[in-house]
Amino acid sequence: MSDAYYLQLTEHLRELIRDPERLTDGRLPPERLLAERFRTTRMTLRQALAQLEGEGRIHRSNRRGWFVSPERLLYDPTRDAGFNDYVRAQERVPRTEVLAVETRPHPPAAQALGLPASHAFYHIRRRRFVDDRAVLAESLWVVPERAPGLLEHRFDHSLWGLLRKHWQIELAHRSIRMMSEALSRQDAKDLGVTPGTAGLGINRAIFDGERRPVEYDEEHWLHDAICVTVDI
Amino acid sequence: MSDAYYLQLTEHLRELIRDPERLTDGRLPPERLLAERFRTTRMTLRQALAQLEGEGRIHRSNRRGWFVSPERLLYDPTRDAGFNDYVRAQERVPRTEVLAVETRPHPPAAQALGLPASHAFYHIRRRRFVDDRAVLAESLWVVPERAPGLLEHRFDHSLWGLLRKHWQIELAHRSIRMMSEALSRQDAKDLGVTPGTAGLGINRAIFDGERRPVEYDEEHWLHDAICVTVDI
DNA sequence: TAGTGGTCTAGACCACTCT
DNA sequence: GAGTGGTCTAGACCACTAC
Repeated sequence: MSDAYYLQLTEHLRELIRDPERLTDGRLPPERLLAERFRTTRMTLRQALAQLEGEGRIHRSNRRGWFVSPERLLYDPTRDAGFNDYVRAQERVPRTEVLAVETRPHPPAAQALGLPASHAFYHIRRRRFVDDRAVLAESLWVVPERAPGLLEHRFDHSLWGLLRKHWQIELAHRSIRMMSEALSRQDAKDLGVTPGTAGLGINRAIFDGERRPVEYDEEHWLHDAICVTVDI
Repeated sequence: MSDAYYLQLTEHLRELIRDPERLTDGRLPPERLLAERFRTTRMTLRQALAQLEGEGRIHRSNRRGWFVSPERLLYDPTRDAGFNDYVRAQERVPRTEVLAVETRPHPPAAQALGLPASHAFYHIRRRRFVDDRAVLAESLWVVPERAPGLLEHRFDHSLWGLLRKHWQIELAHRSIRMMSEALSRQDAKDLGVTPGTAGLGINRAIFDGERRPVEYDEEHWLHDAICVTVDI
């Protein structure tokens, strides 16, 4: 193996992060220290870190340091289990923060739902945590005609639960899209990561039993935080 | 905006790649030339390129250069439409190369299908192209008992079509997983990209109407090549 | 204020592709 | 052989976090 040195470094680092005991709170030593230990420069060391980051083994929190990534959360976007439920079912601790609630038009949502671009929506933006790590920034746009008065509720639990309970809406048809992406400035900021961090975007357009548009949502996940599952 | 310079560069580059006329064959000018034009160093310029690569706007082919990425292919892994069919339906040109055909055990496939780790499979490895760009490296492991003699066929078309036609197998139950990843050395080599390039991994375990295991496959896509869709 | 990652410079040589 | 990206050096200063 006449490998690039940074690829050899990834092997050393892989060993380092294998034993959680050798790290405090899953935190890696500072870049400068690692670079010195492996007799290289920070730039080269950072290539190795970036490689492991791409593999989903480590991640960084803004300017705080590098951390070992926990196991991926399993997530099935075709089911309407609430976030809190499926996170707890995997013995992890969920938490939700509501960042904004407002009423206004949003052309992408309108297009996905087959409504005129000027149509107004209830817009809810949330940040969601697993074991105290912010892993998901999401925005939901609900058709106000389907759920009048929605904004008077609280949104730290399942939105679909609310719709079912108070407006007897059954979510019949779903059109889902998923793609890799780079997190936007705003999403990165909300999740406390560097802008441009790799993400996985999931969006859904949802209709009721009579094919009427109900809701459109966009989820932006840290790329190493989930494994999407679908069973047919 | 007191942005980092490399983020300003991405804006200039975005403009550059907006008009296909300004580029020959969708190819960007060499890094050294761009660095000079924007009065910066190659390292900084490469940060900007990496950012756009993460967004899926450009990609690189080994040591040949940077290219504007074409539109993403829409792909629904829950359907059993063949690759050739859905690529053509999107007015693109599909092509398949068979890289290897053999019989041997593969513990991950065995585990996914609920078989003993030593169970042997027909293994087929292929590389698939869209418009002459290699975008997918895939491996399939078929349970030999379900399709005896399979390896005497050709594999440049739909495997599922073969199974249906010659062995009357209906693919009833599918368990699908998707996650972002870094392409392995082998996958990167087969796709002609730098090892560690961002990818999207999709794997499926497939069972027949009587819940008997039929096939397991792993797909490794270039991350910017697809948008996964699911309709329920 | 100290410590961390984030950005940036100005080069160098290597490995591979294309012709 | 020329041209391209891939890797690497040895520094520097900036911006944000945590204390």
